[in-house]
Amino acid sequence: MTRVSKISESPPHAVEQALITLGRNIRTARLRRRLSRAELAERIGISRYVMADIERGKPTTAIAAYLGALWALKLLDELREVADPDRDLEGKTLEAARSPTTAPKRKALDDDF
Amino acid sequence: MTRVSKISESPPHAVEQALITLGRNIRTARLRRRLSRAELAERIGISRYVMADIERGKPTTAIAAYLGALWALKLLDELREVADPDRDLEGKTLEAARSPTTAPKRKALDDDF
DNA sequence: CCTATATGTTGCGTTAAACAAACAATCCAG
DNA sequence: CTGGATTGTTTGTTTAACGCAACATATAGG
Repeated sequence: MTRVSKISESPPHAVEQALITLGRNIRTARLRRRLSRAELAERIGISRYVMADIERGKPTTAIAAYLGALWALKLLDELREVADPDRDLEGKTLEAARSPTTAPKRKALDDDF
Repeated sequence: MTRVSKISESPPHAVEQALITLGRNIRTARLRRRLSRAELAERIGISRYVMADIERGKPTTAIAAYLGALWALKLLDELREVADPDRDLEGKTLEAARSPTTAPKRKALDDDF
C-alpha cells in the first residue's frame, strides 16, 4: 500500500483479530477441500505467497485476493450479509426520515463524539 | 498491489459484485450515521480518497481499510460468520475423518476437478 | 438562491505489495 | 523410513496503491 495507512500498519485489535480469524477459516476450508496453497492460488490468479499472506491475515493484502479465495471455496455468499442495510438496525434508527446523498454539513471543527 | 494480480485486475463477476455491494452498504451505513467520508476516514486512519475507493468497491484496496470502515461503523461483528468452519457444511462433509495440516500430495499434473 | 461543505477527478512522488527464484523445513503416503 | 510434495523464509525487482495538492462539481440548508 505504500505509505502504509495507520489502519494497515497497526490495525485496531478487533480488525486484527477479524483478519486472523478469517485467514484461519480460509485455511481450514482449503484443507478440508484437500487443496494445496499453490492449487488454490492458481485458481484465484494469485501466487502461493499471497495465498500464504491471506491465511496469515495480512492487513495490507488486496481485498480482492481474500474475496477470490472465498469465491474459489464457494464461501463468498456468506459475505452478502455483511453490512446489509436491512440488518443494520442501529443505522436504520439513526436514519430518521430522510436519506441525503451526502453527509450533512458541519462547522469546520465540530467533532461530534 | 503492483503487478496487479489477475484477481484484482479483472475479478470474477461474483467477486466484483460482492465488492460493489459491500461498498454500497458501507456508504449507506456512513450516511445513516451522518458522517462525511473525511470524518470516517480520519477515524479509520486512511485518506478520504481511499474511503472513496472503498465505497466504489475497488478490488486492489487493502482489506484492512475495508474492515476498518466496518469496525468504525460497528458492523465488523457480522464478518465473524464468514467462512466459519462450523457453518461450512460442504467442507465438513469433505473432511472425512482426518484433519491434515498440509494438503495431500498430488502427482504433478493432476487437476482434479 | 447562495454559500459552505461534501464529493468527484487528475496528476505526481514515495514506498511497499506482489511476483519469482532458490533453498530449508515439514509433513504425509507408501 | 524415505521420497515427494507442501509449506516456510529470504532476497531482489517491478509497479501501482496511498496520500496529497489542486481544482471542479454537486448538494444541503439556511
